[in-house]
Amino acid sequence: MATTKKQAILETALELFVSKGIDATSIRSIAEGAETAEGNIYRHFKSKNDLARTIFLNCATQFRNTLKETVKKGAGPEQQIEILIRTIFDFSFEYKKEFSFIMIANHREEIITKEMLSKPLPKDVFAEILQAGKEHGVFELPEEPTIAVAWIVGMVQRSIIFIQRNITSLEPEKVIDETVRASLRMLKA
Amino acid sequence: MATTKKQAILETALELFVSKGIDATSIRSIAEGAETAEGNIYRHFKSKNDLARTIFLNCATQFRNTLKETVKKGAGPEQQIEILIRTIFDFSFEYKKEFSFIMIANHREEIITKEMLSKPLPKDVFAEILQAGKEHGVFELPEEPTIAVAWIVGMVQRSIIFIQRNITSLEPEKVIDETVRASLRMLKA
DNA sequence: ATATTGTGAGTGAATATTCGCATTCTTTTT
DNA sequence: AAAAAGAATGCGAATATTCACTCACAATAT
Repeated sequence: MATTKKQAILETALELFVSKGIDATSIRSIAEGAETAEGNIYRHFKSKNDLARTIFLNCATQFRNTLKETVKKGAGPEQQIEILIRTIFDFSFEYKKEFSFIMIANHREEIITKEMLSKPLPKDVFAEILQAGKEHGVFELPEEPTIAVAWIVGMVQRSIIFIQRNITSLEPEKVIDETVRASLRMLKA
Repeated sequence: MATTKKQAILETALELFVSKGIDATSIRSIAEGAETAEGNIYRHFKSKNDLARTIFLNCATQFRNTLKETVKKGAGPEQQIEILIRTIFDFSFEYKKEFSFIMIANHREEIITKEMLSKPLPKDVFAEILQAGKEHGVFELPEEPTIAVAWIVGMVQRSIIFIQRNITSLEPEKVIDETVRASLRMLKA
């Protein structure tokens, strides 16, 4: 249960944004869910978009911190990539709503403003490891290895969608293992 | 230029849906763009969602046909996967709006109804080739190889986003070549 | 003569945001 | 400690706008 009304607003909005979609979620319905008045939402947030941006930043930061925490445990780039991939899957299962919201918001300019892109984001964690792996000669990558972030993130994200929509009949655990193996085959020199 | 009003409505709607977003696009603005009256849109389409579904089906069919056409030219599974990947990139450059709309609509249940999923979709083209490659022993894949479709499609889709948003500094041609190579490293036995 | 295509004012419902006021919490002054 | 002042938080009715969609009618094609 939320400790403050502001927290209740954030939680309800996240819940509704993910389940109904952002546009289809009215301020009124958020107020109802959070058991507060419409006006109170505007006490805490400039606008509906501002509310969405706040939620995105919360979710992205939480996700990035989770990645940064777990990656410390890895010995070399190879092991670290494995950990990162497993952590994305874990996060998407454990924090379903947060992960979904990041995915949804990513395609919306009103939410992902240009200044938002200058802040530290989850993908940066990947970029560092890949760069290090390339320099150590462990990974075989283009001169500019940013594109490998796209490969890994894309693979994992799509795999999660396939699990969520039951498009694959494989067990989630099996999907994770195979995705890790495939990723390393792809990266290794 | 559109030959009929119906065509003009479809073209304008696609244009606006992609540039402004589906929800932010009003029937009125579509009518204005197509130089027709609001009522006339409802003469041709049951509702706004029906219009969006029609557009999606047009785009997805066009995309699938393009894939099916080009894949014929490939000799074996390996070459065919290369062709498929290159064709996705090409299509996303040549038919920007159509490709974007497929990506946008994919996350919307009102548009992608359950019966829509039973129709032949672009991803099925991939599934066939991957299955064949596995049976010929060319590809090393899990028992149930559908997940490899997620890998390839995810990689390519994310790479396209990285190009569109200038996240990578590599030339598009270079990105395509590297993505093809990485994909084959990932799949090959 | 009939069917198709086109029109735009009109309808009712829903929307984000505002505003004046009420309640509760926090700090300062007696 | 009590009281007073001030700030933050909470409230919901009211506003003006926008929306998808309808309908009675007009133009055009068959």
